[in-house]
Amino acid sequence: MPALRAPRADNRLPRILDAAARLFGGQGFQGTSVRDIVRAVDMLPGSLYYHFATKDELLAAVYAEGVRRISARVRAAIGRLADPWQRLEAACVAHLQAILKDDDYAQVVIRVRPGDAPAAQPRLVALRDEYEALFAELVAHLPLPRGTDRRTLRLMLLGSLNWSQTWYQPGRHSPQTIARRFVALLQQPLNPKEP
Amino acid sequence: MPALRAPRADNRLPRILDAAARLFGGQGFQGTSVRDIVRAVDMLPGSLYYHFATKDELLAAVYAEGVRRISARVRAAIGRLADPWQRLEAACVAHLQAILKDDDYAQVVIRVRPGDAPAAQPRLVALRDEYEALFAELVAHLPLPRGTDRRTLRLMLLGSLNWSQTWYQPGRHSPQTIARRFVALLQQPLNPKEP
DNA sequence: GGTAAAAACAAACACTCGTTTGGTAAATCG
DNA sequence: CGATTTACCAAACGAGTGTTTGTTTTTACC
Repeated sequence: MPALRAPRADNRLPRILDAAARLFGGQGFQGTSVRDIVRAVDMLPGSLYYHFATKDELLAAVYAEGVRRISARVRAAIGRLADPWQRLEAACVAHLQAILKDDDYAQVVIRVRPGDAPAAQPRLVALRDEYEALFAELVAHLPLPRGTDRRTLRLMLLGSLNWSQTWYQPGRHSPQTIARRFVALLQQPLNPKEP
Repeated sequence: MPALRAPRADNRLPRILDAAARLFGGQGFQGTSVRDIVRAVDMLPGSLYYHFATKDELLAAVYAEGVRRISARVRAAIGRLADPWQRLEAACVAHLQAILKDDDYAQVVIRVRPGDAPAAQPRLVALRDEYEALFAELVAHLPLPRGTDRRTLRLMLLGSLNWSQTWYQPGRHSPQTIARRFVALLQQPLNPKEP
């Protein structure tokens, strides 16, 4: 059993992760080369493999950190709110803020398809499922008409939120506004037959 | 001005497009190499460049055909339906069936990000906008409460539909069922304060 | 302060990528 | 039939890919 020692202070691992998160989030996993990442932190390509065995493992690390961060944000946003709809709305706002502008790591979780890194795919899927369970619980506590399909409700809400990554433009409506409008559309009765 | 002649009967261009659509839709644009495509039609890599100047141009052709096909499907599904909500639902069902199972070309339109092919990006964006205008019109004709944000409604609906590509599994609920449930959730009043 | 571990460098490896070039068989059409 | 154009083959190009190996510098710890 080899002796263990604390990591060094000049460790560039955090910077590697930050650069990878920013690049993966911006250009995708397959659109980002190992050299793109190490160039951003002024390292040589081979040096990355002291920290990670493969590029897929690097993605797994970024992805896991992304889930950790976005989960923390959402939990903090929910805080001690009591009303189920208020809790859901707060969660959606936090989710959208994270994946649209505030957190590069969180962006990766939404942008990168697990299938892009076959070696890490099962882990990435498990991480995403773990995160979405948070929303499943929020939806589970909503007071809804009998027979409402809560699973479909969750998929619809998260789907519309996540897809906003493809059309969102920083100049226009804020993530907060967008999230609130989505939730409002769900609450409002749109059917003219029973207004 | 050079003489023009009809294409030859043994032209393999259609097969190239089919293979590209299937592969781009399944593994993404950056995840598919030119060699992957030509292998599927038993050609040599260089031969593809008789038909297309670049890989990006090939994507543009597939993408355009995808928009053409999915538009045709949706228009056919709407048919002569009169009721605005019925029209919207029929459009959503057709849209989802196309992008989830029935049409490889349509899958590409949803799966591939225009930014993946910088040289073709403006065209791809224009094509997608053109298609989404179809839904904008459907939403415009819905009888809704005053002040309802129709743009947000369209983005929410299309977003949840498109995102289903990431979690859809052929064995479970059909695209038709999923689409109908999404539309139903929008119509139903979920807010307990005014049931 | 000596030493072992940590964290990088330097240089390559084998391979794949999109693409180009020159030549050739075959189908079309007058 | 003959000329022209279509549609491809054959072979390579240069650049970029993820990764490995051996060596060196720097830090943490006793």
